[in-house]
Amino acid sequence: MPSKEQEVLEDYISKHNLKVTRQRRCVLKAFLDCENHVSAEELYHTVTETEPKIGLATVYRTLALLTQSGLASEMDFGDGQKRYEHRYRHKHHDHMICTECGKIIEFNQPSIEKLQEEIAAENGFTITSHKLDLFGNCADCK
Amino acid sequence: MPSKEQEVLEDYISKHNLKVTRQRRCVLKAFLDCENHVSAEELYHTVTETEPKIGLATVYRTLALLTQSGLASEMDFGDGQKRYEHRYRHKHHDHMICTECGKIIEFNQPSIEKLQEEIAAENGFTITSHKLDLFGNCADCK
DNA sequence: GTTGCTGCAAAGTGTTTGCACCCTG
DNA sequence: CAGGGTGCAAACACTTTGCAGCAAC
Repeated sequence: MPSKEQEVLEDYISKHNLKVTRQRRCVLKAFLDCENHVSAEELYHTVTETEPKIGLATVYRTLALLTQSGLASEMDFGDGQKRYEHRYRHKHHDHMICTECGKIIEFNQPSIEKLQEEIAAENGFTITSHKLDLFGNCADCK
Repeated sequence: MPSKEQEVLEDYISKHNLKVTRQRRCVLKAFLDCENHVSAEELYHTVTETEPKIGLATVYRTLALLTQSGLASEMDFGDGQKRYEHRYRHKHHDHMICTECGKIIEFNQPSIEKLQEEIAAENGFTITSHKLDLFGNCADCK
């Protein structure tokens, strides 16, 4: 039984005259199994376990495809590489990033989002997306 | 008469057994004259006007020095290059970035910061810095 | 005159692209 | 069997580093 995500991807693929390949299935599967906020390199290493001949370029290309089809979002935590987040059944949230151990805590605070809208409106600005990252130390790294 | 920033830099330099050079003075001056959120490349072009032989590497090295001495902060707006912001007499603020024309509106909303602290505390997290970017369209780009 | 600084070019990092061959539809 | 996909290597953009000569203290 295909996962909901697999359906979403294959829908997108057929709507755009693209093709379902073994590699794309593998990358999707690995992406879904991976913890959130994978980098391309990390995902590449996971994928090579089941698909040893795959190229890093294919992983990048497939991640772009996942992003376009709405399954992934690109994140940038300022560590020099893009990270990819599960998007499909993952509501929007913000991040606390522990600069000691790298742990990422996700949170959601509707009152903050409301204030953002207010201040944007005061400036005649229309928000299409936003990004709030808190850097510091988690409970284990004090 | 040296600017306050020049004093800060030269203090830092003498405290660390470093040296004041013509190039460092030039980069600092250009940085202070530049609009906020310069990239290294942009600053390099400005500096070459008064210091044609300077190397890009020196600009990078000096920007690192400005960052360490507290005069600049590194920013990343996800456009693939670091940008540097005046820090010394520039209070903390967040950004609205127009994805159409690139305009950056700075804002400050203390109630948002207060909510951030609350939610961090609930998670046992201590904030050392944060970053809030709103992406969308400014009043001119609707 | 010692030690740090500079300019240059080369190396690094993460990501993208060109191309000949391969595989899906 | 046509057209997109793949792996590989080369190209990229931005940044950092190694080194021989230079300049500040």
